[in-house]
Amino acid sequence: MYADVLVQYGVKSLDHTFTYHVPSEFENIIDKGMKVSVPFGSKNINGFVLRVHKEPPKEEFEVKDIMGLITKELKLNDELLELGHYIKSRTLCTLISAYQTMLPTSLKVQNNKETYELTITYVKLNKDKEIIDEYIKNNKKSLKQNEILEELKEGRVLKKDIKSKSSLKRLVELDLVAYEYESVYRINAKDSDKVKPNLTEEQKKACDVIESKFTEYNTYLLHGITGSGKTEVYMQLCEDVIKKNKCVIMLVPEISLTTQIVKRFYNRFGRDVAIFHSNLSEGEKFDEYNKIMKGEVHIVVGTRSAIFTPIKNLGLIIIDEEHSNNYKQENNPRYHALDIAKWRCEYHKCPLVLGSATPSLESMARASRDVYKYIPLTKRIGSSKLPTMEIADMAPEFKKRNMVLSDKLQLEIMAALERHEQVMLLLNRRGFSTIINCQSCGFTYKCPHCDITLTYHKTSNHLRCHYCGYTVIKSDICPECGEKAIRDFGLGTEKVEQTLRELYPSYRIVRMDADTTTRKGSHEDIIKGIENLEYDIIVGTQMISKGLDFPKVTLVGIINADESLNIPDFRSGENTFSLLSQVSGRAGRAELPGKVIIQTFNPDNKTLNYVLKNDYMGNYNYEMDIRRKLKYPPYYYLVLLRVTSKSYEMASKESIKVANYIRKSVKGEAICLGPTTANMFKINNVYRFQIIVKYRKVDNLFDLIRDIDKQYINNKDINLEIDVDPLRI
DNA sequence: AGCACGCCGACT
DNA sequence: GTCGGCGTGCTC
Repeated sequence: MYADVLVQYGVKSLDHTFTYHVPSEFENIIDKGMKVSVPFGSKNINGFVLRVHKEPPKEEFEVKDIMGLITKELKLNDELLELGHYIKSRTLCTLISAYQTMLPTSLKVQNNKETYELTITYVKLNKDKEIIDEYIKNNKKSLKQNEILEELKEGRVLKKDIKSKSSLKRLVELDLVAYEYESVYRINAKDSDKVKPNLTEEQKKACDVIESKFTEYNTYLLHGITGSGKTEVYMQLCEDVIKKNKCVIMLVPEISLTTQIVKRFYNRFGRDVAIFHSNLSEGEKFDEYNKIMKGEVHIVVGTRSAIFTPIKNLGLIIIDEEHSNNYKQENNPRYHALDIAKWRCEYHKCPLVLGSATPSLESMARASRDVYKYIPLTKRIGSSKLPTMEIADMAPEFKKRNMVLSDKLQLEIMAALERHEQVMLLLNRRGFSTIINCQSCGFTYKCPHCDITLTYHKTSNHLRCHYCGYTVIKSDICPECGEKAIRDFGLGTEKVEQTLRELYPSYRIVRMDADTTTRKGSHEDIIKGIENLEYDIIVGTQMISKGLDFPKVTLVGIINADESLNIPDFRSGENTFSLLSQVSGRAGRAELPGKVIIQTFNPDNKTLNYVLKNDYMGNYNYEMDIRRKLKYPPYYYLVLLRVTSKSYEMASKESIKVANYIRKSVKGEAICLGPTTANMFKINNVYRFQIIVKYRKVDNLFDLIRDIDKQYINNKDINLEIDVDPLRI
C-alpha cells in the first residue's frame, strides 16, 4: 500500500506529492487528510496524506516508509481537501499553504503535538463509607486527613481546592481516595433564554424568500439600513436551519464584534454555538474546533478564519457587514472569505446570505444583474429616527486658526454635554503616504487617468500616481483658487484628545484607537465604560464605528472627512461612504434624536453629499460611473503583482521585465499598468514596485502569472507577491 | 525549505 | 593538505 504525501514546505518546487510506502501496521488506519511523519532528504518532516492507493510508483526511485501517524482523529475531511485546490487556483499559492491557512496553529502540519485537551483533576473517595468512617475513628494523628475525608463524603472536590497536599498524598497512597480526570472545554456557552422576538412583516418576508430555496445554492444580498434588524433575520434563519438538523457558519468582520453577537446567539441558542476567531488561545481554538468536528454544535460564529471550520452538514452561511475589508486576508494566501463561502455553499447546496447597510459595489452590481437575489430591509425597528446631518466647511475655520473643531461642532458638543448626553468624535486613520491639499479651497491633486489622489515624494518635490506613474511638480500655489495654501495636513487622535481636554476640562474624555486597545480586554473595558456613562466624550478611529450601540450618544462628529476621501485608492469614495454612514448610524439610536456633523474642506464633494442625503443608490450610481469610465472593478477585474528586493536596481529592472512579459504575452481584454513604486515604497529597506493588471476576458493571464517565477524571478534576492482581486492598490 | 555535494580560494 | 564559503540541484 502506498500514500501520496504533500510535505510541509510551502515552496513552489515542492508543490506536488511524494509517494511513500505504508508499513503494514498503519494499513488499516491510514487515510487521506491525515498528518504523517516521513523521511525527506536527510531528515524527517511532516506532511498530509492526499491519496492512499495500491499502485507502485512507475519511476525509478527508492520508496521510503511512512514513519508515523501524528493525528489519528483530527484530519482534513474530503471537503477541506478539495477546497485547498480551489484556494490554490484562486490565489496562486501552494497547495500546502492553502491547507495551512485552513487550520488553527495546533493542527498545522509542522506541529507534532497530538492534543491540546484540558483535563482537570478531581479527588473522590475510593472505598466504602464504613471503611472510611473506620479510618477516621482510628486516625488521631492527622486531623487534616480527616477533614479531607469528611469533605469528600459530600462528593468529589477539585484537587486544586484541597490545601493540604501532603495529607492528600498520604490518603492516595493508602488507596482511600483516588483521582478522577475529566476533560473540559475552555469556553462554555450559557443556557439559552429561549427568548424570541416577533418579526416585522419585512423581516418575515426576507426569511420566507431564503427559506423557500433552502436546499439550493443561491447568494442573497440582504440590504438593510442601520437598525432594520438584520440580526433578527439571521437568528430566525439559523433556527430554521437547525430544525432541519443542518448547521450554520456566521461571519462577522472583527473580533470585537464577536463578543456582542455571540452574547445574542448564546441567549437564543445556548450551547448550540461555538466561537472561532484568531484571538482565542490555542487551547480554546482546539476545543471549539473539536466541538465543531464532533457535531456538538450547529452554529459557528467567528471572524474570517471561521469560514474554514469543518462544520458538517452545512445548511447556511451568513456574512454580516459583507462590504468589510477584513474578509480579505492580507498575507499569503490572499483569499477572500466571500469566495470561500460561495465555494462551500455550492458544495453543500445551501444558501449564502450577505448582509450590509452599505453593500460593496461588487455585490450591489451583482444584485442588480440578478446574480445575487436582492432583499431590501427598508424600515427601522421601533421609534428611533435617522439623525440629522450637516456639513461644516473647514476652510473659513482654518483662516481663524481653528484647526481641530469648527465653531458649529463646538456649539453642538457643548449643547449635548449640557443635556448630559454623550458625544462621539471620529478621526480617520491617516493613510501611510503624505497627502497634500489646499487649505483654502480643499483642492487635492488627482491623477487624470486613474482618479486617485497623487502621493507626495519629498525628495523630488513631485506628486505621483502610484497606479500608472503620472507625475506633476508640486507648487505652493493652488491651481484651483490661486491661494498660496497647498500644505500637508494631518491630525492624530492624540492631538484631538489634547484639544478636547483644553476646551472641556470638566468633562470625562476617552480615546479609543489602536494604541489604547492593544492590551487584552482594554477594548471591552472602554466599551463598558461608555455604556456605564463613565465618559462624556469618546474620540476614536474607525473602531468606534462598528456595530456598537450606545443609546446616550446623540452627537457624532467627523473631524476630517477628507482624510478618508483622499486615501490614494480607487475605493476611497466607496469606503468613505460606508464608514460615514455607519458612524452616523451611531447617533440617536434610542429615544433621543441624533445629530451628525461632518467637517471637510470639500463641502461640495459628491460622496459627502450622498452621505448627507443618506442616499446609497445615488452614491452607487455615481461610483459605478467612475468605475466604468476608468475600467475598475466591478467592470474590470484586477491582479496586483508586487516585485520586492533589498536592491533598488534589481527590483526596478526585474519588475520592468515582468510587465513587458505580461504586456507581450497576454491574450484577451487586459491592460497592464506599471511598474510604479508601491504606495509604501520602501519598508524595512525593501523596495517595492507594483504592476496592476486590469482584465475582463482573458485566456492565459493566470498561466502567465504562474510562470513568472520560472521565467524571471530565479534570484533569491527578489521576491514576487501576487494579489488576485486586491482590495487596496 | 533544508541539506549534501562540489568547486575554489585561503590559511596552518 | 585542510577548512570553510557559497552556488547547484535534489528530496518519494
